[in-house]
Amino acid sequence: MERQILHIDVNNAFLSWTAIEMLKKGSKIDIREIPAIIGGDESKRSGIVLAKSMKAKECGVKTAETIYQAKIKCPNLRVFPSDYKIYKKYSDNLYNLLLQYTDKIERFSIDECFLDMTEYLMKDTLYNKAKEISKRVKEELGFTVNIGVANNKLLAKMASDFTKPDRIHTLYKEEIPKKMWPLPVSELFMLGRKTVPKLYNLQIKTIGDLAHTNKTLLEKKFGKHGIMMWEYSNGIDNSEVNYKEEKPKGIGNSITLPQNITNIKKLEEILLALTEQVTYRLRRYKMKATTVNIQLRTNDFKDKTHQGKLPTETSTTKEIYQKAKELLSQMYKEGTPIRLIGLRVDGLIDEKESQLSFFQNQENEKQEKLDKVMDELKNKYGYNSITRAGKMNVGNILKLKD
DNA sequence: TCTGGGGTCCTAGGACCC
DNA sequence: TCTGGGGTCCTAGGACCC
Repeated sequence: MERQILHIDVNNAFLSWTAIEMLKKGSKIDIREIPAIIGGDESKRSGIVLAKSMKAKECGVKTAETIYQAKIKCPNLRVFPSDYKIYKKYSDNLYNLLLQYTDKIERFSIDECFLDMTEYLMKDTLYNKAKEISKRVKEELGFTVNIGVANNKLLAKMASDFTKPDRIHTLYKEEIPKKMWPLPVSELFMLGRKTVPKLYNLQIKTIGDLAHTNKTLLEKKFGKHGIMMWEYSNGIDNSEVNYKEEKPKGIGNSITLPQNITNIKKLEEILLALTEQVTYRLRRYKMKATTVNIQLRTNDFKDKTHQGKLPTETSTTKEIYQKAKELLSQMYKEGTPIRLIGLRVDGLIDEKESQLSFFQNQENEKQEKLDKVMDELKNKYGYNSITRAGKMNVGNILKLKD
């Protein structure tokens, strides 16, 4: 039986949600109606565009470009900071509304969902359901969405991207040649800035060109990725709507430093703050890590990563920080200007599945208890109330100017 | 480029074992 | 041993997504 899939995509999510929040607080202007963006902080060297209003888009402002460039295109551009907490709240509101239609919802990102409506609907009523959802979101939550209607996830996602905002598009199999094939190949999901120029060199310019290219040739040139792009261009995608809550496979934090850092002692202080944050999240998931990974970005935007296995799986700040420091000292040459430092833990396993609990030594147990006490204080009084890194917690690093 | 931060997945090459 | 080939595990780097 053919599946019935919806893809819901919030229009200019960060900007719309910020606009609603501002209006609620008594703002006289709706930033959706003026040239505006949600952006990082240029003074902290993170000045990029995260979301833009339609008016800003009309000026040629693009997501992920620098605020500096956006302002050149659009001199009266207003810039507003992002607030993840607000976005999470609106994302949850949307999710809860959608739950009234099906519980087979995959939260693909903070502002995108896939819905598997197969058991509930026949094709001819799916479009009407999309209309109802769109109307209710607008009336009850105050923002607009694009909805893609199709028989698999890839086509639903492509459809929701067609024309914006506040639109519903279908993309059924018979509509592929007319609606999808004329589009530039760069519009296809999973084709990014590195692959598109290579396809152009092969005279593949539209999604239709790609669909009519020999699959074996693409496999030879691009491996697995080649097969995938051929299938996508032909509208083939058998992946399921993954509606079960998934545990993360890795957890990381990284930070672009307000100024370059050139000595290992300073880097270690920041590494401790990052470790506290990462392991706090790890413990909240009730998971342990087997691998630690350090990322350094130099002045010239070259990234280096270094990873290593932990002696045993763990979630303690101390053990992970120890490993992190060890990796850092192996990869860092004193004096090299560092722009960004990041820490990730990988190879995560459930606490429950950890084989360690029976054989744990006393030192381990002591560390786990210490972390637990700290976590409880953070839960109660806020994350920044207590950190071993002292003033060097990640929130404050951004404020530090020395 | 005045160029974020959070992820996932894939690939190539080296080490090691049989 | 001036040495083959396959499997598995690990690491570094890269591509892509929002």
